[in-house]
Amino acid sequence: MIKNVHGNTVDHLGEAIVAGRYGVGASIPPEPVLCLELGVSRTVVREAVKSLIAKGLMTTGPKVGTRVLSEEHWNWFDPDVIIWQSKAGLTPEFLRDLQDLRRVVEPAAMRLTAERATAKDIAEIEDAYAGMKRAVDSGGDYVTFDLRFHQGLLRACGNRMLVQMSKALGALLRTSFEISTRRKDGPRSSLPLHREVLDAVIAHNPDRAEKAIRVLIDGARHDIEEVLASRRRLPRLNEPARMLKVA
Amino acid sequence: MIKNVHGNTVDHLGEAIVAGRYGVGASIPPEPVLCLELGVSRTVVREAVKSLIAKGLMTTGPKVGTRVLSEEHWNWFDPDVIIWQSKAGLTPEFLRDLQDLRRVVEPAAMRLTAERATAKDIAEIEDAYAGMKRAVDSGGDYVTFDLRFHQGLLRACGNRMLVQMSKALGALLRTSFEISTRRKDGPRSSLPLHREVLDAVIAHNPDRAEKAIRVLIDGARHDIEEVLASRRRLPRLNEPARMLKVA
DNA sequence: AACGTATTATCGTCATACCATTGAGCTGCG
DNA sequence: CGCAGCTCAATGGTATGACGATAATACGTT
Repeated sequence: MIKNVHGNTVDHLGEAIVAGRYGVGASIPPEPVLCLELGVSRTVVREAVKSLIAKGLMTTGPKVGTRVLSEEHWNWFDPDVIIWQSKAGLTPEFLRDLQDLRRVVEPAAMRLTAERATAKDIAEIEDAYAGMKRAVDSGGDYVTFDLRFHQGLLRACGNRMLVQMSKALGALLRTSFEISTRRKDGPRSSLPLHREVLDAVIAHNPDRAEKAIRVLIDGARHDIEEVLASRRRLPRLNEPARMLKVA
Repeated sequence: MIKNVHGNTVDHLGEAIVAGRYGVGASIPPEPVLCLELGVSRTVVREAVKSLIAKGLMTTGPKVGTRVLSEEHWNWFDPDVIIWQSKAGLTPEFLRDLQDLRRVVEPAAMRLTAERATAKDIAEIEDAYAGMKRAVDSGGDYVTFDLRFHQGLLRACGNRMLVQMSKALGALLRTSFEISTRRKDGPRSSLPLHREVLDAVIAHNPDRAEKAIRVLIDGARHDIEEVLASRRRLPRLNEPARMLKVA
């Protein structure tokens, strides 16, 4: 669990900030106080704060202290920020934003993927698909392969920015898949829909790929809205995949 | 020019990395060496590196040194990363990526903006439009107002992630506008196209807004491709607007 | 030649001291 | 009484030195 002091400190502060423990515009305790609270040296606190500044979460200044910036300043595509938000609780607004984003990005990305996907890309996606099929047939972790399937598709679009987004979308996709998977036979019924997307990509047919992904997204949206309607706040992700955390 | 040691160091290293001075996967000089080269203390070097790590540019480890990560790990939506890339030289690939992104994001965002824009949002955009008109009529900085116009539209979509993207798109938009503006009467002829977008938003008509923005984007794409075809590499932005740099 | 151990380069953490900036409060003059 | 200007102090910014932790490398043993 414990990895290193710096990482833990950044996570601790990042989670606290994203969870709103300090409130936007508020100052967090001065460095010496934080040192005592967290039991680390000032060096660590300062370097952690620098990391958070780099992610757009705060600003500092002599005398003014270290203040939390408003949410519009955060780097919402930073994987860490996404994870912190996921752990803080997936608010309806956050899910709505991500859902919007997914509807904007995935269809367009599928067009690019259909045009540009290489044999290697397709092989990876096929692999993920095989995992999903296996999970349906003989049991297994469907969600993980589902995630891999979609992120593989996004990575294959060949656009660095869209790829970056696929990382950010990871948290939503996982949640989304977990919700959809609860439905009886959800995985089994959505399998052919996934196949259709992949086939369209293999056929290098952008229109077909876009259409196919839209079917999937709309299905997921429906599932999510159903859950959102039933409770005001989703449970935390128990152990969100720490994607891309440097090994 | 000189602001603070930390900021300068981050910029210095960030620019060098993005410009490829070290090469991906390569180690940058050890901390003591960097201290001498940059004439700063180890504290500053370490905090700068931590900032760059937070932006996904590098990893560190005892004995392994500080290594530059591959571009796919970079936080491409970080305003600083975008700025560094702009200063390093706008490569065709970078422009293509951003252009793709623009085509993906702006039309969809315009739909949302048309649905959700508040009176305040619209007032800001009107203000920017007035600036553009003034620039055309009696001379002035057209590009700045053009940028403000588009970013105002993106901000108004009410989605934090898309808003974040508007910051990242800033560099491309500015370049794009500067290129388009070179065309004789470019500004004058595109003014009504901008008006159409704004009117569609005011009318809360998503379809019309999307259509109108597509006309603008396609025009810009044509201009950029023309320039890209004529030279292999665009000149650096002389003094890229340091957007959002904390005051 | 293969494996395990020792070495060592390099980052990670801690502690301390002093500098720089800026907001707030004080002082004194109008 | 009110405002201008000054002083002061709180807080982050920078510098330095020391030691710990880790992992690649080299070496020695089997």
